[in-house]
Amino acid sequence: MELVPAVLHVDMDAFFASVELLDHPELAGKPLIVGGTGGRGVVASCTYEARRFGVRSAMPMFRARELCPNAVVVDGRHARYGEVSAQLRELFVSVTPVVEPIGLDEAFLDVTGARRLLGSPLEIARALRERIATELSLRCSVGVGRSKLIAKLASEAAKPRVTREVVAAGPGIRVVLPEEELAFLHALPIEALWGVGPATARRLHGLGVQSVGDIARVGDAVLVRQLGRAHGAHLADLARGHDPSPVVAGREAKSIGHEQTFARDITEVDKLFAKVVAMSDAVAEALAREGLAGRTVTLKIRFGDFTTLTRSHTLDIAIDAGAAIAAVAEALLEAVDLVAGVRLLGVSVSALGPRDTARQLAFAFDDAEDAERGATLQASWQEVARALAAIRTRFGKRAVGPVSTLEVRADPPEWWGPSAGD
DNA sequence: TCTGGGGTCCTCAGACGA
DNA sequence: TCTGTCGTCTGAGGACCC
Repeated sequence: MELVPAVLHVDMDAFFASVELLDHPELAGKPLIVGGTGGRGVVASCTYEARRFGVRSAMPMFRARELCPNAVVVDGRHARYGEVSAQLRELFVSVTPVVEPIGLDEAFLDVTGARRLLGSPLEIARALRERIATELSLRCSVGVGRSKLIAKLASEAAKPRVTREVVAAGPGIRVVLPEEELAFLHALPIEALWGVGPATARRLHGLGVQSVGDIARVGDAVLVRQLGRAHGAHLADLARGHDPSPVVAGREAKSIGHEQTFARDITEVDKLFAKVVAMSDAVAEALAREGLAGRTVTLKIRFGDFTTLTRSHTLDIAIDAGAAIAAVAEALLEAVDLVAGVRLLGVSVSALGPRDTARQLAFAFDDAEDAERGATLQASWQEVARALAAIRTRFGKRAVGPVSTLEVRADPPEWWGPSAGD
């Protein structure tokens, strides 16, 4: 008999806010909002009591306060959520080794091979939910299906429902059997599909497409024409319930970066260069933690009017030292007209590989006094100098200024990431 | 008081070498 | 030697996700 795959999607309910309630039980029952409390912060997560007032993830904080003036608002504590997330993952791995985390608060589990030992997917989901409640005092919703697509949509259907009047507990677990898949899928709005955001939804609505069933009916050719080859074909597949993507344990990062929105737009060029240096250091630290180095440095700039541009440069060799990253990022910044005022600045490194490939350059910057490494140092600086020359050739001849204004350290981000689906 | 931070993936255009 | 074609790489931007 063919073994039908069994995928669980576990999605924590209001994860960040629930962790705050764990640590501050006196806030239970009150509307609680977690997010950036600065002038330009947004909501990362909120309790269902706050949702009754219309507060949602990713909403500007000032708007959330308008909607729910009595809410308790706290800054996010990413490190703490990371700790709890690690406990969650330990629990997941005790069920199956095939766990694919999505952010801190959700994960796919392939339990196809665990059924003989642990029972049906529904029984596994029940046991898992019970353990999360008793061992971590947290609630979650679990979707069960034969693909990641179906499991993800099923967990959404299992979540609590919030209206102005009442918070209705959801079923907690929703199983979608293979024979129910198409009816379940086709009744959903197009926005429920992974890959349909505001821009795609606008286009599809323009074609009169409202539901996933409409997508299935409209035909591949129309979708490809409207959305491009890859995206159109992918959506057509999803609408037919076809999602072959496997649950992948241990995905590797493709890029590592830092970005920061400033409390006010910055027009002083010196300050921006200092920020770039500080962010490059922060990226270097993150690379070091992961044992990685990268060849491509990307600078991201968002101006006061919210227009955003990126500039990148790819080196011949991988780098991981803060000074090397900063040198490239500064050269990219040199080439941008900054008079409009900068709202956000970001530095990231991609084309990643093991850190060993970058040791020479790291020595060059970190250990310059070591005479034995002199030749290496020379070659490494020559490499960076070549990169800077290439950037100047493309973007302009203004020299990269000395890094003499380093009084600005990388401010820690106010918080990371909304728990958007919670 | 408009709109965070950390990512992934895709498309498209231009450069470049075979 | 010149020209056209094709594949690949790079850079930029857009859309999307949590």
